[in-house]
Amino acid sequence: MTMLVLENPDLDIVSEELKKAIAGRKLVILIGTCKVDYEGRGASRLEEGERVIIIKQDGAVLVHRPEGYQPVNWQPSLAITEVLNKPGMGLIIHVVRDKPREYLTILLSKVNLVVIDKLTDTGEFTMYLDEGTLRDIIVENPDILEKGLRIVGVEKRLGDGYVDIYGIDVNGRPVVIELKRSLATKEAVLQLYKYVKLFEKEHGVSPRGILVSPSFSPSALESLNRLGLEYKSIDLKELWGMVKEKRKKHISLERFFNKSD
Amino acid sequence: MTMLVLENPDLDIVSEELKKAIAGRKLVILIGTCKVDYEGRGASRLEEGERVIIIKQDGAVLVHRPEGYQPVNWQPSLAITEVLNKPGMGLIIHVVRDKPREYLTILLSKVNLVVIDKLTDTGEFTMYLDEGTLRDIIVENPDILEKGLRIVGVEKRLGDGYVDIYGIDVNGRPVVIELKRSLATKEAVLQLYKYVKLFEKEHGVSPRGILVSPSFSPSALESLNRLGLEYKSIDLKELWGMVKEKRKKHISLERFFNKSD
DNA sequence: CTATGCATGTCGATA
DNA sequence: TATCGACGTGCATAG
Repeated sequence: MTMLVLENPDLDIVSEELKKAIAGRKLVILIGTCKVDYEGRGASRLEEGERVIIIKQDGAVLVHRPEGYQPVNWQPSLAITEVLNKPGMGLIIHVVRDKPREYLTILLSKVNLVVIDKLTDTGEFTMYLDEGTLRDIIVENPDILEKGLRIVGVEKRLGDGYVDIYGIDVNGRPVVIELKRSLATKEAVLQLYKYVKLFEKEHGVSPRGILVSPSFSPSALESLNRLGLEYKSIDLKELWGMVKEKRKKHISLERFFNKSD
Repeated sequence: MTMLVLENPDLDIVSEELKKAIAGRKLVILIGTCKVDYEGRGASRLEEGERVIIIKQDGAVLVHRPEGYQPVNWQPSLAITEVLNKPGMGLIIHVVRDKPREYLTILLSKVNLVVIDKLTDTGEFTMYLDEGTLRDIIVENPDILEKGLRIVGVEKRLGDGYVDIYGIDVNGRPVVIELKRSLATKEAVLQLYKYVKLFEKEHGVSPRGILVSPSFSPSALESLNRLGLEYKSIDLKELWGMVKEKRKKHISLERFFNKSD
């Protein structure tokens, strides 16, 4: 066990340990009183208060206030951190990032706690109900959308984008489908419309356009109507049940469709 | 000093302290080995590994892996947390959120460290270079964009959106201005184009359209050219200097313009 | 309360 | 490397 825990340490000791920790790519958690300045794409100033500062093993830096989901200041993984001890002033943690050039400066006047540790985390992370899974389910069960629909392809390039799904309906007419995992807005309708028009231009046939989502904003419904497009509401919970079924059977047609056409 | 720090504590002690901490709206930091399940708008599974778990004073919960800027799982401030100790299985932290209904379940098999503390953070946070500030500066100094430009209004409703700024140029021709604080892409151009067309339809006069941003993607420049729109590059650093000037003088014309027209 | 657009958005995939 | 679109986006504000 290599974990180091220091309560109310002197700033010069913190300084020394921080330098070692950063060099050794360890995880650092600090609780202390600080001011924070940021300048880059934006610019901000945070006046003195007690916060939690985390320096991650890949160099990401987070400054968290005692409330709220989001960090008040941060720098992502590519950042380079430097520690300076200014006697009398406090401890400065300077984080620099290239592209875009950004600076984060944390001035610690008091440190209540330092934790330095090396964490091992190889556990796999899986998102189940992302757009990909949703697409799989529909591809495997096109009847969810409408009876007799035959899926022809997924993620097909059209113009400068990709159509989520396209197929042919029971009357032989092409169908272009746009998927939204969450609320479909006007933007999604325009996306679909773009593909419908592009399809028309490329193939000389006007396809049906269907927007598929669990919910639709009023402006989306209005746009759909005005542009002569269709929509289909789906229930994610219900589909999630299907995922579990499919996962048991270890069936996935996604790759098959991606490769066969 | 009320900070509690426990290294390698028994899970039943952690359980007890967590319950007290949550009831007392304290900040909790845990380092330990856990699995995490999430179900709500999406659904995810995170297999076992060492992570940092933070429960904030307002109930926000973050699960951080040792790398990366973002939490791997989380629940925002409105969440309600419950702690269960299942002897033999581990410690379960169950976080529930309403609207949307979401569940986060953390199963801790080992805890290396618990920190419980009450933080005081009243320091003010100020963002300087957000879009609002940028707009203020341009409204107060329209010559930045071009000589003789007169600002007529900001955030004016047009169709179903808002034009950032509009004004009248030295020749009396209306000007519609779209602001981007960072890289302007094709999307920004389309936004501007939409407003130009809407203005034309509403007022029967074709306005100039200017996209203002510190930088432009090639596709944005191409679109601007194709659609007959203009652009103006600005230097955020330089404007930031102006903000500092203005802040000293406590001048803000934004409200004046918003209210006077 | 819902809809809309911004964000230091971040992140990943693709050309 | 730049561009594009998704995200459990979060978040503030206008209606």
